[in-house]
Amino acid sequence: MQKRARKTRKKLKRAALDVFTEKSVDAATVEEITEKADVGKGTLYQHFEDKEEIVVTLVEEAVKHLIRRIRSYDTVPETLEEMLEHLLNAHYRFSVEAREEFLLLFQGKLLLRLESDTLDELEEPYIHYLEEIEEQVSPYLSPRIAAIKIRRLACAVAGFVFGFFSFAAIGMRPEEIESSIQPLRRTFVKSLCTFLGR
Amino acid sequence: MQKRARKTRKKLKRAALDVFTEKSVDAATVEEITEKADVGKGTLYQHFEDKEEIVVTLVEEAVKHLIRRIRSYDTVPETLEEMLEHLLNAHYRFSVEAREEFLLLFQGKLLLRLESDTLDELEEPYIHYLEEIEEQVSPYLSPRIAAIKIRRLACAVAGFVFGFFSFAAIGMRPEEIESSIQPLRRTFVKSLCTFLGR
DNA sequence: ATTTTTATTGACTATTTGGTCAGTATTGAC
DNA sequence: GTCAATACTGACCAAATAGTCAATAAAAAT
Repeated sequence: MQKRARKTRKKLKRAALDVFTEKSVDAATVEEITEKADVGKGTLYQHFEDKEEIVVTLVEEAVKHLIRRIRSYDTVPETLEEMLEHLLNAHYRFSVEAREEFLLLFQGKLLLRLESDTLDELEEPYIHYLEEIEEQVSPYLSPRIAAIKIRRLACAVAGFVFGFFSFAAIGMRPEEIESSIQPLRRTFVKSLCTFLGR
Repeated sequence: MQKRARKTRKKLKRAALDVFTEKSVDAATVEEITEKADVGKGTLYQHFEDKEEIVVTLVEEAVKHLIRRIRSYDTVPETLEEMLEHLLNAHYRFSVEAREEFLLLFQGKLLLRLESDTLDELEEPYIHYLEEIEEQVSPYLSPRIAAIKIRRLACAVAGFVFGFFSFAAIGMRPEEIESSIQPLRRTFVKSLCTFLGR
């Protein structure tokens, strides 16, 4: 009985994610979503307060998924270099295996809005993401490193990953990327370490 | 007499650029623009066919400005490395000195849309940008390098620049960036060369 | 089988927003 | 100062879109 409802909610989220990434969150309409989900328009409003809520829900879930990947290692990183490589790998796999969620998170100006001091609902999940990176990396750094510098590192990591992978995704097939990306990632990691002052 | 009109047009473009980058192109409304420009709503339609035209105009101009920077060197690059560093520098300065135009060009999914085969008006200027990078870089490469590989290089360059600089811009002041970015850029350039197979 | 509860629907309304145009203001020429 | 040309205006209209709700269908409980 709730099963049907859960299935419908899932269909709605899937459709919304598709529409949001195909066009953009701002350009997407409710009817596009419900049509793609193959349900009536009113159904969306039974599952979500308004259009904003479905966006927030999807963004929160995507961040949760990305964080889960960041937290699970094949082998525990022992050095900062290894940690950073793990971070980049986690992001890369996320961008390949959960392409739509990746695009949802990093498309548009979500990140840029951090500049403003007022953080509304939509931006909060992204703060979690930044903090997660901070938390993961800080143990590997010598003590007394400025908090703001860690934050900047997080920005650089996320920025590089977003930029490179999203553009790479335009022209490259996942298989092709895997090999060519290796030297890029290595050197990027090295320069990040330099940036951190060691 | 035309002076007033020119001034108004300028005010409109300036206001539109601000609104487009503050929110997003999709989310921006005509009235927000005209209000910010401190003119009547109808005035916008005297200067531009419709909302789309002011977007295209701004994007075209931004690409023109970026290309001008790409084309002007302090010293002519002699090696591929130097050329790539110049490219990155040009983008960096553009992102600092023409922040709004930079954001307009690279915000949202403009770049991702390249995946689709149909290129509408909006995407055309961006193609110019990609071709410009291709044109600048190809002389430094040994002949017979696959055209698609150059294209992918362009994507990687633009992606890295976008990602890194946009995130860096969140937390760093322009002055601070200048020094810390140096090693990152160097190593990125090196790995790009590796990527190109030499 | 009947009743109750839950879920879905899509025609409907309300609101927002793109775009128009008759009227007004400004400018420059004489 | 008067007139013509140009630029601007904002109330207005039309289209698109968000959001509602009484009617309907499906599922669960009896």
